[in-house]
Amino acid sequence: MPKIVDHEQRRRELGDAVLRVVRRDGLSAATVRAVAAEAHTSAGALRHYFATQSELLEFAMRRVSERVRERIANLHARSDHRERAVLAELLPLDDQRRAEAEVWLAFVAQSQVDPAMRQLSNETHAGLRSICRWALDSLATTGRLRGELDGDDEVRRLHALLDGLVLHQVLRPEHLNGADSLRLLAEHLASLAP
Amino acid sequence: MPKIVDHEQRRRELGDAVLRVVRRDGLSAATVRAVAAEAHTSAGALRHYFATQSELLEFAMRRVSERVRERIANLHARSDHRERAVLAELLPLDDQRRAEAEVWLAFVAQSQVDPAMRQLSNETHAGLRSICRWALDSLATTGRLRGELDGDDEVRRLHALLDGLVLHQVLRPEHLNGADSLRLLAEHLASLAP
Amino acid sequence: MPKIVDHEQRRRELGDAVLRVVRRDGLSAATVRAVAAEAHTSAGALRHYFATQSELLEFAMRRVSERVRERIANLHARSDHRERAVLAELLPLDDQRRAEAEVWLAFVAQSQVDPAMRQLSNETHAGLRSICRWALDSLATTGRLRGELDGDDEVRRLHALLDGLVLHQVLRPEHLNGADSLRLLAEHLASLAP
Amino acid sequence: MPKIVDHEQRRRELGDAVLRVVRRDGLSAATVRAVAAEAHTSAGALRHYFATQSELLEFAMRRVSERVRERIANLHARSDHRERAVLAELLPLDDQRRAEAEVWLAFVAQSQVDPAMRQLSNETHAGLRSICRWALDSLATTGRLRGELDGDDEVRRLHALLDGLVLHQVLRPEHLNGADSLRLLAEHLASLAP
DNA sequence: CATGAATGAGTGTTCATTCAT
DNA sequence: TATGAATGAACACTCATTCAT
Repeated sequence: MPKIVDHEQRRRELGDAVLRVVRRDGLSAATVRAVAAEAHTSAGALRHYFATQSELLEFAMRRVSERVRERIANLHARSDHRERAVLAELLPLDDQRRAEAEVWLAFVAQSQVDPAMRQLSNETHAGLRSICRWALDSLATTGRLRGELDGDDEVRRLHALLDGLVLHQVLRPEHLNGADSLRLLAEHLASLAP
Repeated sequence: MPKIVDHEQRRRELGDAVLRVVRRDGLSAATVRAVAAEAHTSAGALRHYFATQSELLEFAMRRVSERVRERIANLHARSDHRERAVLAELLPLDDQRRAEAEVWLAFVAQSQVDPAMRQLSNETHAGLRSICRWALDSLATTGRLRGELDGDDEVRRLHALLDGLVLHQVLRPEHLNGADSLRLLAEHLASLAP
Repeated sequence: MPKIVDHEQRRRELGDAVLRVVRRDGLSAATVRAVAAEAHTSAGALRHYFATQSELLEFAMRRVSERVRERIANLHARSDHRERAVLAELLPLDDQRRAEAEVWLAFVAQSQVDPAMRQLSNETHAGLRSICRWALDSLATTGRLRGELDGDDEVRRLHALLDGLVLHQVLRPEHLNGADSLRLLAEHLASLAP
Repeated sequence: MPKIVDHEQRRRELGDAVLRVVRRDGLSAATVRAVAAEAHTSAGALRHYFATQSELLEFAMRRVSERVRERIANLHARSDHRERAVLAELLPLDDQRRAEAEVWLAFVAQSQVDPAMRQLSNETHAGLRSICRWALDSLATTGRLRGELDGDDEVRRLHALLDGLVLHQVLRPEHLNGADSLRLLAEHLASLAP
C-alpha cells in the first residue's frame, strides 16, 4: 500500500516543518500557515494530513519525544556497559540533538498548560529517568558505585543534572558547550565511584 | 485633580495579573484582553499603564526576575556562611516561589525567540550562577570543599543541578517535591566535602 | 482545482467598491470593513486580494490615475488636431468622470501627507501637463497660437485653468456645470489665437 | 471680562495647533490627542474649549476661512485700484499663506463629505469669487478690460485660474513657485486688456 | 479649570477552519 | 488529493468620549 506510506511520509515531512518553525520562531509562531509555507505547501493541503492545528503540533512533539526515546532505546540495546557514553548520547552534542533540545524546551513549557502535550512530556521525562536509573544500576552492578549512596536519590540527582545541562546548553551555549557538558557528566560519574 | 491612583502600584497589580494568566494558561494566553479581565479592568484601561503588550509582558517578567534577584541579593547580605540554606532559598519550596518557577519556565522558553526577554533571562541566569559561585567559594574558604575539585566546573555542575531540580519540581511535582530537592542539594554539597 | 474566480477581475471590483465609498463618505471612511461591506464580502476575504489596506487604496487610486491617463493616451492616438475636443475630454462632463474627479480630489489631498499616493498624484499631474503642452504645441504648429505668447507659461496657465475648472465643478457643480467649463475652455483657447 | 478673552485666546491657540497637525500629517491625523499634544495640553483639557472633535475641526477650518476672508476684506478696503496686487494677495506667496493653502486643500476635500465643513468651504469659495468679480469690474470701470468679454465667464475663468494656481503651488511647488504664479496672473490680466 | 482613569467601539490585521471546486 | 475562496473570531492597538477627582 504505497499510498499509506506516502501519507505517513508526508505527515513526517510536515512534522519536521513544524520543528523548524518552532526552533526558529517559537511555538506560538507555528501557525498552520507558517508551517504550510515552511513545507512549501498550502494551509488547505495540510488539512488532508492533520484535521486541526493541535493534532499537527501534537504529532510534531510526538516526533521529538519518540526520537529521543528511540535513541534511548537504541542505547539500551547496543550498550556494552559503557554508561558514560550512553548518557552522553542524551546531551545536545550535534546539530540534530541541539535542535531537538530547543524544541523540547518550547514543548515542555507548553505542556504545563496543554494536557495533550503533558502526557508526551511525561513520557519523555520517564524515559530519561529510566535511562539514568539503568546507568546507575549498571555502575553498581560492576562495582563502580559507592555502596553508601542512595539509589533513588542518585537517579534524581543525575536526571536533574542532565536536564540542567541540556537546559543551560540551550539557553547559553556560549557559557556551556558540548565539551563542558561531557566533562561535567564524566566528573559527576567519577564522583560516584568508590 | 484626577482620580487618585497609585500608578506604580497599579502597574504591579497588572503585572501580577499577567503572572496569574501565564501560570494558568501559558504565555501565549497572556493577551491584553485576558490580562485585563484577570485584573478586572478593560483593555483600554491597561493602556494607561503599559503602552504596548511587550511592555506589559516585559514588566511582568522583570518582576519575576527582580524578585528572584532580590532574594539572591538578600541572601548574600544576611548570609552567615550557611551555604546550604542560601542555595535552598533558590528552590521552589513555597507557593510563591513555585509560581515564580512556573512563570520562569514559560519566559525562558519564550526568551529563545524574543530578544527583549532574552536579556532578562540572561540576567537571571547570571545571578543564579554568581550565587552558586559564591557558595562554592565560601565552602572552599572554610575548608569544606575538596581541594582537587575544579572550581569553575563545580559552579557549572551546581548551577545545572539547581536548575534541573527547579525544572523537575515544576514539571513533575509528584515525582520530585521540595523535601526531595532540599535533600538532594544537601547530599550534593556533602559530596563535595573533603 | 479551487473555486474559479478571476483574480484580477475581483481586484477591480474591490477597487471600484473603494471608489464608491471614497466618493460617498470620504477617504478616511474607506476602511477595510466598509469596503468589504460595499463589495458585499467580508474583511477577511478582502485579504486574499489585497494584503494590506494601503495596497487596496493604492490600487484604487491607481485605477483612477490610469483611467485618466488611458483617456489621455487614447486622445493622443485618435486625435486629428481638434485640440479643444481633446482637452474637453479631461473635464468631468459625464457621471464617470465626475466620480473620478471627486475621488481625485480626495486622493490628491491625501497625497500631501502620504508618500505612496504622492507618486501617483504626480504621475497624473504630469500626464495632464503633457496633454496641455501637446495641445498648445499643436495650435502653434497650425498657426492658431499668437507667436508672442510664452509656451511654458501658457502650458502652466492652461493646466491651472483646467484643474481649477475641474475643482470648481466638483466643489460647486451648481455654480459651474459642464457646459460652463466647456465654454470657458473654448473661450480660453480662442483668446490665444492670433 | 478677562476670562472670556483668555477662553477665546485659548481656543485660537488650539485651533492653530489643529492647523499645524493638519499641515504636517493630514486631516485624518488631527485626533483630539494629537492636537492636545501639539498644543502641549491634555485631551481632557481640550474638552473645556471644544465639546467634540467636530467642533474643534470646524473651528479650525473656520479660522482658515475667516483669515482668508479677512484678507480679502482688508484688500477691498485699502485697495486703490491696483487689481493685480489685490489678486496676488490670494496666492500662497509666503509661509503663512502657503500653510493656509495646504490646510485649505485638506478641508475642501473633507467638505465634500462633511456638511458642517461644506458651508465654510462654500463661503470661502464665494468670497474668492466676489473678489475676482470686483477685480474685473474695477478693470472694466477704468477701461482696462476689453468690452467684448463676457463678465460672468471672465469671473469664472479668473477664479478657476486662481484656484488652479493655488492648487498647483501646493501640490508641486517645485514645478510652480510663487514667482510663476504672480507672472501668470499678470499675463492673464494683461491678456484681458483692450 | 484641569486631568488622569476608564470605557467601548472601531481600526488593520492574523488566524484556524470550512467549503466549493 | 489539493487549493484558493471565504468566514468569523480574535489579536493589539487607537480613538472620542465620559467621569471622578
